[in-house]
Amino acid sequence: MSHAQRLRQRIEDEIVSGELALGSRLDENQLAARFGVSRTPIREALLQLAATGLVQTKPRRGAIVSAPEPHLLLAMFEAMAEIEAACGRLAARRLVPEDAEALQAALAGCTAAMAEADTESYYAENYVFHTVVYRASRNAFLADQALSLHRRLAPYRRLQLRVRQRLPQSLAEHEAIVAAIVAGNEAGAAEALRSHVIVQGDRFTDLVAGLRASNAA
Amino acid sequence: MSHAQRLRQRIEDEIVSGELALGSRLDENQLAARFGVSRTPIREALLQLAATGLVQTKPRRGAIVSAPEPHLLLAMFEAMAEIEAACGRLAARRLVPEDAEALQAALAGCTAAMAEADTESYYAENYVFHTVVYRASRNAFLADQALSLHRRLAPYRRLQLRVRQRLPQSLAEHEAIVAAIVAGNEAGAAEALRSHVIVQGDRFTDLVAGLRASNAA
DNA sequence: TCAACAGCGCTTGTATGCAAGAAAAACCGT
DNA sequence: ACGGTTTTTCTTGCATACAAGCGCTGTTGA
Repeated sequence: MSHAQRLRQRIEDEIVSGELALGSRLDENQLAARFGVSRTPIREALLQLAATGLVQTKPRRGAIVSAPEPHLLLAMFEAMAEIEAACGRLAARRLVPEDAEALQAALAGCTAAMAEADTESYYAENYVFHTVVYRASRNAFLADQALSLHRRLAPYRRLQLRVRQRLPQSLAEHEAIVAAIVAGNEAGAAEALRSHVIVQGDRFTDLVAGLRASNAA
Repeated sequence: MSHAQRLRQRIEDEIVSGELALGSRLDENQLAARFGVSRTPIREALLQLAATGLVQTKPRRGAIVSAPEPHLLLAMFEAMAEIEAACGRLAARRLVPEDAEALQAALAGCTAAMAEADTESYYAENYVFHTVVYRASRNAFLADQALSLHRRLAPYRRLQLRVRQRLPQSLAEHEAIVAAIVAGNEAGAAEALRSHVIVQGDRFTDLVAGLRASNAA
């Protein structure tokens, strides 16, 4: 793989994991020096990230890590909810034993992390769980889109899980999702995933509050 | 706007409109000579198109216009159907008079093009119609995703409309979609759009047949 | 005659150099 | 002293130069 591709992954990981703060500036010279390459592959990496929406570029003013306005963020979560609902619907219709086992295993992972009250670990298991649902849709393109959007929203999801009592609720919702998919209940699976992902009411308030706190830091 | 951005749009348009055939090679030197710029902005444009999936790049082997396998193409249409269904659901829930008027106007445009049996014109009006539905979802992000995917599938949609008797059927489906949205029937609007967009049964056969014909040419 | 290998050429990938534009700092006038 | 303007500097955006793979072709051997 080329330098540019490696750098793209590396920078993407740093954004998703939160090492690079939202809104922070991505200086080409600085990144080039840090990774020991010239500006060219850095530029190529940043342009690709810009095309996927993870960073924003203003002409002649460089790139910053995307920090969408709350209303757009809400729209992104709504879109995520719809896409995950679609994955759930398809998964419920097409479930094969292999995917059923994967779902149960992912659910068990979440349960274990929850039992230890380990937020970081739950965060990781939650990621696995959703990935399994995407794959169970047996639609490679939709699964890809879902995963890409999931990663893009990862920094905010991390904020959300900090809210007290969100973990047990999240786990209960996961159980309902698996139950619906395994039962072949298309509408139920879609609705369970939609309401699991969507951000509204108290959760929206929590999210915005978390954003402000993280911006202030 | 920068050269690279202009070139990206230009090349994207040529792909979407079919001027650049599916699978054709995109030689950097050739494009640079054609547009009178150096390879640098061409590369940047191609990389951005690669990130959105419109072109594929193999390391050390340049870029070609994406020509997905039939099974992936089918998955893309399925994903498109789900996303459009989501737009329709949200539109039915949120419809404002302004969007209602836009929908009726777009429908009238389709009817007019249909009356003149002008495939090219219907193709254009069809694009407008779907765009209006996306916007009526009042979710800027989802609308963006939908539009981007729509453009990516444009070359294949063009093939589809060539099938005899597809135009009147398409128009009838548009009417049902508008009726459901205006009536505030969320489930109905979603289902109408899903079945309008999805490719299955005879339509899948037609699509694959069209692909083969266009590849042979 | 066919297959395999080596050399060559062409293309991509990266580095560097240069110009234009925007932010920041300094200077001048009031 | 403060506001506006100018200049300076720093960054991006493009061009050019260079290096490194991969494919192709020509040749050679069986």
